[in-house]
Amino acid sequence: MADIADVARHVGVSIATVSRALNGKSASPETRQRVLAAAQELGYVVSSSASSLATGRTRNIGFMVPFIDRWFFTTVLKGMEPILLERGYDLTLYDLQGVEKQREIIFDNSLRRASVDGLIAASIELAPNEVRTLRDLKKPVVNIGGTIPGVSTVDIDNLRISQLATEHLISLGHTRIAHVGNGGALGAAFHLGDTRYQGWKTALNNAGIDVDLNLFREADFDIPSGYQAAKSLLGYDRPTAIFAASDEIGIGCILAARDLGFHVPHDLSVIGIDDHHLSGFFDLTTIAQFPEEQGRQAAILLLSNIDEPASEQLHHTVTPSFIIRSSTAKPDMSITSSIRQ
Amino acid sequence: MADIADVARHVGVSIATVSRALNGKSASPETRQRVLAAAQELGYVVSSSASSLATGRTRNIGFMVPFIDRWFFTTVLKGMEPILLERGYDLTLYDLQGVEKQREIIFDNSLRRASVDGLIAASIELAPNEVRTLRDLKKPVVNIGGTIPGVSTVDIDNLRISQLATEHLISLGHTRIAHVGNGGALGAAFHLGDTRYQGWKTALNNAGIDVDLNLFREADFDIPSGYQAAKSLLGYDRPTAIFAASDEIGIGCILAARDLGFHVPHDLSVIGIDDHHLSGFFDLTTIAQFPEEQGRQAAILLLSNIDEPASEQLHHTVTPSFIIRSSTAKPDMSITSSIRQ
DNA sequence: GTGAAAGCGCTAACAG
DNA sequence: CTGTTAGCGCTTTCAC
Repeated sequence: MADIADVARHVGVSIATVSRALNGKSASPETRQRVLAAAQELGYVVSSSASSLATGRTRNIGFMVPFIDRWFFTTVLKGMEPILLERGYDLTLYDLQGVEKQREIIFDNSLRRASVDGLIAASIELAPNEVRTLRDLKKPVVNIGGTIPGVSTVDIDNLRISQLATEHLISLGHTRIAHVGNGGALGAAFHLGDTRYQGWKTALNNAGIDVDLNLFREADFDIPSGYQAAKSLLGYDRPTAIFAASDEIGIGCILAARDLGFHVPHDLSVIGIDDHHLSGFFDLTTIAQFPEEQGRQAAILLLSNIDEPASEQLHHTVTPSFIIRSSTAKPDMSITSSIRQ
Repeated sequence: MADIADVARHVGVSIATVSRALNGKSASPETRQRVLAAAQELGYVVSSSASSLATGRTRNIGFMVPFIDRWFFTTVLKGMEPILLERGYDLTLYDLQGVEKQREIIFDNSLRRASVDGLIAASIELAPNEVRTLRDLKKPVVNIGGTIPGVSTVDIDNLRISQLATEHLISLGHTRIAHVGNGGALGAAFHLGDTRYQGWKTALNNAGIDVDLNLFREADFDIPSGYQAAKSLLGYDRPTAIFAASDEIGIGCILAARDLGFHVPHDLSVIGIDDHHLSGFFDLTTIAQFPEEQGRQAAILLLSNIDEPASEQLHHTVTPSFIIRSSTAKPDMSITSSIRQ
């Protein structure tokens, strides 16, 4: 591999000049041209370790997730990528896969050995000592999906969107509105499941509808779990609508309804949260939370924090939006009344 | 941050001794103890860039995929992780997202600037000049999913498993066997779609069944696409069985059959390839291709190639296995005969 | 605008 | 087993 000295020799200048020319520092236009040409010709590319050692910057950021094999996280990732790429940053992935022990290893090694310039953590509740470690190392962090003291954040207003989802059902005339969710590792992070559950209760209360806890079923944030929960929900005295804590749960509910011979939305309305890539296919009404945009914002925030260490933490809230499809409709009065009597 | 000199000072030895003790080179047991203790106490962790600059090793490997947001690739990734983690390697992700231009950027920059010690590419047909670049850089490469001249490979025998899948249907007594697949970017990589299509034809030929091209429908490797294809397939003179090129396509077929009022497997058998995480939920018979195992093998192969540059290319074939669920059964003779007449 | 020189923090001979 | 001494390839003062 050609190194910087080769380029310098080729052009007939010092290596310092080559370095400056390549990094856009002071250099005459003519010198810069010749350096660039020589670099191109010799196939020179800066050595990342040498450059990192000299500057303290790696041009590499870390992305930490509880599971990479979930729609939300890969979608966040997709949002981050273009902006990292454009700025010349690589991405190293810290996938915990639910193994908490790995977190410790990652903090004690990868992060500390200065292999990244900053960290984006999604759905991970960093411990105070972890936050401290990062601050001591002067590594900016941005967190996606929940609030951590002393850490910049990108998130959505989960309480609000859960209320909105429930209110949508109420406004259609539903009163027997079930909720499925609040389970699993994803539901536990930052009390996401709890918050959406609270949103459901609050919306019902605000509308003067009694909260019937028989209309709540716990489910992990995936299709099979939503399916099981809905199966158990749709027996006698069934609800006319379900607010699912996620689209995957919602899809599970739709499939369960079909299997039981119910027609969506005629016999049952279902609304989810996410705008998962399969939601259009299943015609699921939902509240989109734009994980790609969340990733984009997180990356922008992180990079600006790297360029100029922020004095204070920033908070960016992504605005969700309603996507009305055909899984929600007015309740079928004949059924409702037959149940009521 | 404490550096190696701090540790040396603390213990009262030279920095060379500290380096050796920490890297498991010659050092008296006692010295090693004291060094370890001091490092622990001072919170010392080696600087990756300094270490890389001195050794030429980054302890970082690259993983290149066409799309990270697909089951196959995240599952391969999951298989790689434990073995990388255990060996102290980080993973930097090169997600092409279908943008071919990014490949060039990645090769010209990330790879060349020596930020990884090796590369695992999945479903990516590396060009000859890319292979050459990598060889010149002495960066081992292992490829998953297809053969590239001069590159170690982990794959499965796609022709064989497609035949097996089709033969399963034949052995149940089906003769009107459709195939859905051979489309999209995933199908194009290494002619994957073509190969599975050929397997279908070959199996039919071997069984003396005429290949009816009206029973083939093109579909991308996803659920909606499989659904559309099956919808168009299941009209008049429909097949009694479908060999889907992937489980996602197969799931789409099952959903289409349901929507059309057909019962699986009574009216229609469906078999896929993958053992996708939703296949159990949909009771889809399939041939598992164990992407996790493919990832594991690829990581093992790559790391051993890094430790001792291999003289020759290696090839590891993962053995798939049948997973019989309830989406396949003997054809319903009454229907078959009514069609025949 | 450019060159000389001093590191960045670590590893790897080479002696002893 | 341990210390001394060169670098690894680049960036960045500091003079000129």
